[in-house]
Amino acid sequence: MRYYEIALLNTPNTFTYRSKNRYKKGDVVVVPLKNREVQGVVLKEVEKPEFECKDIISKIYEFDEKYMKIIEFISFYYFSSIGEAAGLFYLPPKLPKKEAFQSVKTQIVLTPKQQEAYDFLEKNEVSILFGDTGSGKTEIYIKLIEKTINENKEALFLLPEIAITSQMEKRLKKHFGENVAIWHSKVTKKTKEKILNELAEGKIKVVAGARSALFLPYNDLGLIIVDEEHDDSYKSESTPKYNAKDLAVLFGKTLNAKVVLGSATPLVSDLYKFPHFRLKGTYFNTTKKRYFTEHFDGFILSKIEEKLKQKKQTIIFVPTRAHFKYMICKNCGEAVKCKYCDVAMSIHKDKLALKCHYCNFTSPIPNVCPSCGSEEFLNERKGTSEIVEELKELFPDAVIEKFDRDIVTSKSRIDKLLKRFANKEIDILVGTQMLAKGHDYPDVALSIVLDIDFLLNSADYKARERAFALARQVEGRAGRKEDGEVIIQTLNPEFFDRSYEEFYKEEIEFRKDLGYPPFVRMCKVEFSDKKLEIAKENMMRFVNCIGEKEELMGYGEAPIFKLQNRYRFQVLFKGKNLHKIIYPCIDLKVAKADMDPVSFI
DNA sequence: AGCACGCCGACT
DNA sequence: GTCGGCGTGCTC
Repeated sequence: MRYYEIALLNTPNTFTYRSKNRYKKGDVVVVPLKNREVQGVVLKEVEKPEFECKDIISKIYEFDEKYMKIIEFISFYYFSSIGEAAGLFYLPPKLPKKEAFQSVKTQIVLTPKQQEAYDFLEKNEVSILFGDTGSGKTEIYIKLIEKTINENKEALFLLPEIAITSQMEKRLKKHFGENVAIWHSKVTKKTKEKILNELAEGKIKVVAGARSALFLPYNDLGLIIVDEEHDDSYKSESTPKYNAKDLAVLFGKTLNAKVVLGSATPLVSDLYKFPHFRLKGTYFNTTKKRYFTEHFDGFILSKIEEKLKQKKQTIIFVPTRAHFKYMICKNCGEAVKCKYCDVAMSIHKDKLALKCHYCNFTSPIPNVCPSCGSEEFLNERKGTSEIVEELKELFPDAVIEKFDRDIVTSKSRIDKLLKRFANKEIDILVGTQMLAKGHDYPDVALSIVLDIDFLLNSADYKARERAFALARQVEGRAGRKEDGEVIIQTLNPEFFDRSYEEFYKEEIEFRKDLGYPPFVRMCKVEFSDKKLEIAKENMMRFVNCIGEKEELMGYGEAPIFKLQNRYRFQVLFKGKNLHKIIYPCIDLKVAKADMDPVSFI
């Protein structure tokens, strides 16, 4: 009888099972666990243990050496178990019966500049397509996909979840027909099974999908495109907290696939690390005028009025959803906070409620301050709903709609709203970050960015690049096909009124001086418990083990101290070899590590 | 996933 | 006291 250490998929622990058969590392087997059957990856053969072992039921798949290398990297780099890393991958169905190879031919003819970009991306293993909104990146992607298919390889087109909209699907299907599959979290189980089958059969050659599409069982992946590569939603916020954009580079290297990162505003760190091709201006050679203003004032309103008169459309970006971010007592200055989270609750007038944007706890709007009993409140910072209401009063004849997480709850609702906008049934669209993302937004005459200083001033080393990129992305929505105008509400016009290259030059110096990525890595280690003392003790044990190291930036209460009824403490690191420092001290039962964090709350 | 265990509030 | 709700931890 042989004994094997097996990492159960999606669990932190390994278990020992026995069998008469010989298995090797990477074999995926079915094993009994309590009264059900689960899957696990064989790690190695071990000595007969003290305890009783159950028998391995069957072998269903094997990860080859390349994939095991990737799984081990994910496990090591993101401080997760092999089972959690392997659990990310989708397994193929059993009967792979390959269809005959068919070549494709698209009708696309690249412009000389696009061809130059194509040639550049062709000759580099990993590179960035740094192209302005509307500069014609998609045609280049399609040509790269065409070439990949004709080499009888598969192409993966990654997009942020929110950007997976019908338009990109339509464009890809127009060129590659039934060879295209769309993959994201909202695709039904049945459709997912169908895609897995067709992928195994060799019928599907192009997958356009969200970050999880990276883990599909490709036969021979030849190309990975990461569009909107700057987008934070490539980072998973559940264990393992991987970044699909960074992993795409690893997959490319390990599986011998070309990697293209595309964006109008590439991350400073990526622009530093990888070669890029600059695709400037818009395809239609339009011009864009940029204005700055300190307040949401008459200038903005007169511009909106002007566009309404010309029957042209406006989009307004607001960093806050709901009505106002906070309800603050005029007397004692306390914000009304969520009872489960240390977070001020947001006002939702339509539901006559306060809502916590972190745990969704809802409570009625109080008449008196819960802290001091005073009856007078101040409302802090305007949100999407408040702006919509104010504009409706000012422009009663205009059609004004809201576009944020409260409205956009499903893909069909996004599609419907954007279709109406495209048909010019909506004059003004007011929205949050979502407005800046994706491809499906039609051309508008005026883009307005409100209150961006709120983003710029948030306490996080990425705040500057996020604010700059967001302003540029919202700007990009105007003037793609016709000349457009942009208004940015800020007290820092000089920060925004420059090219991305100028911003990059300053930012990279800033990061170098202060020692931030890409010159170092960062890691956040979190300790949380419903009992404050336990969370704190766990953190202190860890901090004491680390000792005095220059990589240890600080530790203490998390910026949101209480979340979903749990107290949170965190330890922050930056440095060149964080794994070497953290691994000897971390107890993964009580600590959650977040490598290359995008959120510091 | 499902089941046992234990902590804490409501009450025969 | 005890009953039971539910959050937490364990399953080789």
